[in-house]
Amino acid sequence: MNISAKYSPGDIEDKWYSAWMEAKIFKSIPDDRQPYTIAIPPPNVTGILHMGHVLNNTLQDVLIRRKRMEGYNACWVPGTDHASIATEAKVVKLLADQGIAKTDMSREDFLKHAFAWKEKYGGIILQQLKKLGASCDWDRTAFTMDEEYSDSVIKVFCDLYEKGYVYRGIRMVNWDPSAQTAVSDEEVIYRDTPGKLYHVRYPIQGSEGEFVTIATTRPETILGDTAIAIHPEDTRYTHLHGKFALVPLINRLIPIITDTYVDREFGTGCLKVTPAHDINDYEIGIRHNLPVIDALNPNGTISPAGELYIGKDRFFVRKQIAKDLEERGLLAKTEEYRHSVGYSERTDAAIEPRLSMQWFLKMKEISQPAYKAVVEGELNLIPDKFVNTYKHWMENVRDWCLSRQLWWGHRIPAYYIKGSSQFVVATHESEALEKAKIKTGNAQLTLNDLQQDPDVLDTWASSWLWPISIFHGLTRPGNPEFNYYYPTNDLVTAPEILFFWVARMIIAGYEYTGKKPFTNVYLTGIVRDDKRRKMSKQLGNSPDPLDLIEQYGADGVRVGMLLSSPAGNDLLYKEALVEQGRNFANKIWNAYRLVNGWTTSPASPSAQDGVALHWMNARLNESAAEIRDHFSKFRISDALMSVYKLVWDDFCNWFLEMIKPPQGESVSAETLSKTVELFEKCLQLVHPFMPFLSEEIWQGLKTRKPGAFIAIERLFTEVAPDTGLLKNLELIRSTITEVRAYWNDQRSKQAADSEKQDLELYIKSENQAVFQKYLAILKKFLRTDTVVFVQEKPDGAGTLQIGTTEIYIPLPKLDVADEKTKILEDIDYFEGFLLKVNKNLQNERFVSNAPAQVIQNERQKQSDAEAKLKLLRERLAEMGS
RNA sequence: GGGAGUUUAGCUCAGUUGGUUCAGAGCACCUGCCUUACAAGCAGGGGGUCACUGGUUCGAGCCCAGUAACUCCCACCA
Repeated sequence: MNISAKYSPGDIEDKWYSAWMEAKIFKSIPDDRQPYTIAIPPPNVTGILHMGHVLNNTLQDVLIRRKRMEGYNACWVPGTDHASIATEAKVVKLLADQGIAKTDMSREDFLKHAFAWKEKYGGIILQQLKKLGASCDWDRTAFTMDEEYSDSVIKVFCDLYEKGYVYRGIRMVNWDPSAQTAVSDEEVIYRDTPGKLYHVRYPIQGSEGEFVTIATTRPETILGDTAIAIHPEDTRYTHLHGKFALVPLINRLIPIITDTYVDREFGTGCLKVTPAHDINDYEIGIRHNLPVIDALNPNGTISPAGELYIGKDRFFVRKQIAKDLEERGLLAKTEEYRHSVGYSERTDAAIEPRLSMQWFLKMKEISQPAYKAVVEGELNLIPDKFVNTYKHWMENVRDWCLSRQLWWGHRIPAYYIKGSSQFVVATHESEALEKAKIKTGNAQLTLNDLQQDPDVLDTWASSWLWPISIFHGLTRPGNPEFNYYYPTNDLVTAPEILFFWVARMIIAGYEYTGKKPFTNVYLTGIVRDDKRRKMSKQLGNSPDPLDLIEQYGADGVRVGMLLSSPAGNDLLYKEALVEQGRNFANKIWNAYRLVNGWTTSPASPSAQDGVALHWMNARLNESAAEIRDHFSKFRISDALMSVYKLVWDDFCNWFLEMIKPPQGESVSAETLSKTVELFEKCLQLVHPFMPFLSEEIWQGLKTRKPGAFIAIERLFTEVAPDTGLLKNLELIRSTITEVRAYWNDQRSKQAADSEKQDLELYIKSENQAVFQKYLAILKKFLRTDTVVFVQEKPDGAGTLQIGTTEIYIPLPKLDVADEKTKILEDIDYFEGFLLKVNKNLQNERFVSNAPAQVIQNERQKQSDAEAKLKLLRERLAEMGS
């Protein structure tokens, strides 16, 4: 068979992915095996694959494939999130491009467009994940706005309301004037922003010509001022206690109050209080019973309550009011000032603290079990440094603003009774009507008397049910699938959404199932470029994963992403990593070419083959145990590196070289079949990382039964390796390496015209038996026929000392001085070493305190060093002076 | 402002309860090789006062204290 010298992944990947799908090997149905379940962090339905997804989903696929091969009933549930703000923004923009304004549409029409959009463009990302090799059970693909999923979201909202956790109230929220919705604290990004600090003079009532000066960055909020605050112990202003001031321009009379919140050091030490537009002012307002004047409209323009500049934008007014103040002599001065300003994560508009009626979830009580679970280790965060972060957040958890002023999402199931301030919360209209009748005592009420809340729920108020609702745990509690798959096992996600999503899933898990939603949370790092910048569209520093897959193969990309990404650490992406992954694929491919190309003979394996096969088998088992250990600790990069070294170094560079027949000769059929078995086992270890390549080679190594795939092969069970054999071969390998180094070094020192000499070895060693046993390997790797055991050094030979073994190598021109220098250096080193060891052993306290094993080791070191020194000194003496 | 974390080779990181010759790996780099599986390769090599200062200990990369630099999370002082 003619196999290409370069592995070309393109066709192979599509071929096997289709074959897997056709054979339905990713499909999971409950059976008597133990389940292993992962719920995908649902990407935004609007999303397209980026490097973060590649990292995240590769990790999940590695875990799920490994467990599948370990014999678990592996189930990876895919799906998408409706992502209310992001999607609505996209649809609004699309419509705007067509000249249609959202404000001109009915809710129903808008949603029609949105669903049409979702059908057309949504879920592209799921198709892209298939390119990566993701072995999801696609039949289970879920969406957070599926009918049944929506039912569970509404049901939970109603239930939380019944339990008294959900309440409606006027609160200061983060208002996005661009999207015209409240956003959660987590969706606000604070950035250091240059601004100005305006010092504004407020006339004091009843004292002509007297002013109190305050400093503010937001002069437009003057229109909403309802007090001036000073620190009660600030002696500079004692005379103002109990007086009143006038708001500049509009001359509203406001009290001068005292409050310890005021920082005497900042600005003038006087603070204007605008309860409607600043969270701290709002709190002061509550303490002092101040009125609230909301001077801004939802879109960020001045409201009628502001009296002046009505309908003008907040940023325009900021400049204008400064001018007008200055004209009236009320602006004492202006300074440049940098301060932190909140921006909307979605629209990047400056966030406006705004009082509005919103729905909230009380968090303190409901989050207790989730707090305990992580702190007590029932649920693990990996790496565990995130436990502290999590604890800190949970201890300071604030109520969750659940409502969003959007249309795309789950509409809040609250129904207001027209003409009254009453409302009911119910899962359906009909239920709402019944409740309303009871509540009002009016049996004549009809649906027309009810008005549903126009707002929708925060996206996270649906995705927090993800691990439960993908198995219909709320709509069909106790159903067999839910019972079988839930709790899920591992969650792989980014630390950025630890609070947004992970913490809330844990809370919902305990509240609604009494169980944790998953056992382990593996927190990945962020994919950055090699300058540590976050990958972003704006910077243009993010490659398109599909291009990379095209160029390097999905397996290459997967390996590249995992080569250097320990849990919780950022991954610094460089194309070289993916290249390395591709090279590894090519390496394995060529091992396949080699083995596949061998002709066989009926002869039984040579002794050398026997040794090689035994040794490789031992190495394989040793390495498999390491890999298992790495997996158990979620050290996925380390597991990959172990596989990498096992295959590349041990299997290719040592084992295959050991059994490779001389050119033109055949290999024993039995050796070949055992080699294929070893290769298959290596491929089993490779498969989770490189599913396509491993499948292709595995299928090519032998004729397989229809429906047989390495993807569903049972991973071999490792046995205890023959450690004696491993140790002996280690001696042989290091001897080969050292002789090669010595020979290369000496050869380069020989005069150019000196005649070429073949390598000959004369060995004097206590380990002669070991060398004897593996003589054939030694000869083969060193390409020499002459290996002789001696007691005396032959003339004209250089000496290579490895431990107490001396290897004499005849050289045409021996550099005695050089060898002597080397000996002297070694003597120096070992003398120093021995001195240290002896000092330890002579130390009373060391001998009495150190554990027996350590002392034993120290004595061993002592005698080893003494033996080596003795030998070195003898050699020095022989050389004369 | 509050909290957490990091600092080991040019880069990215391992280094498990302090104890072998413990200072490691991969990549990068240097040297020599187109040896018919693979130059996307083979063979070999050079790189580090384990951030700094002190302490505990028979013994410290590892434990403690302090210092410095960096990172992240939370809060959001007008």
